[in-house]
Amino acid sequence: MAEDPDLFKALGDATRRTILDELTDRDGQTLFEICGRLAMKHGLASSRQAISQHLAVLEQAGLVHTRRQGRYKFHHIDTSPLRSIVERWPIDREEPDP
Amino acid sequence: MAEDPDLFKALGDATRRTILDELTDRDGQTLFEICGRLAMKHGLASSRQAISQHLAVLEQAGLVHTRRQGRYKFHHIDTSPLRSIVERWPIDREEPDP
DNA sequence: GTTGTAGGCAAGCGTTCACTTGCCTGTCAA
DNA sequence: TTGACAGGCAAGTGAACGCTTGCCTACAAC
Repeated sequence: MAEDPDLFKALGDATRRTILDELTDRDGQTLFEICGRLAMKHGLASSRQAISQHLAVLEQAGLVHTRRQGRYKFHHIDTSPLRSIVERWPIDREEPDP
Repeated sequence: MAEDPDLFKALGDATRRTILDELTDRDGQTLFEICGRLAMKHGLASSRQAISQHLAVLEQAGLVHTRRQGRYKFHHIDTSPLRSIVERWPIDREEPDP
């Protein structure tokens, strides 16, 4: 089996999924960048600490990798863990209308 | 956006993921069949009511469809909702070792 | 050094969630 | 009709989770 509970836990929260959307749109953002853009584009009023905790969960799931540079910490998305999902439950190709 | 929170909520629980594994292995099982086989193969000691509630969540997420026949209710897996995940965050092809 | 910025750590709070318990409905066989 | 079987409904409980609050560390500009 050897499944990864952290992966599904990370995907379980709507704010974390929005963060993945944000990093898909613009990869390598800092914490404050993400906070600002989430408030702008998605109307999310999440605090900095909340986003920070979300990023920690995403990093533990392997969906986000970080890169430190001075006092900045850049966050990069990595979608490869998602492959385990479609490998576990194969998706039927193009289902025709019933 | 139009994401489906129910899908990720359904995938968020380990027992529900095991149920999906079980239905992948043998599709169209009844509630009692699933209970029995989960106890046998996976050592899960979940009660009937617990499994029933899990199946309701999976059905609401569109991952499981049901078919009534007399006093039996057969459960069928449908992995097509999973497609929205890989469409939302495209997966890189075959990452080489760093 | 002092100030401002980027981020981290940890305790507390309220909600959500999985599971149990108990009882009820519907179907089939004897 | 009676009893066994397959499943459903709803309230209650304990744990996990998301978020806040408050304080602290590290780096950079003045």
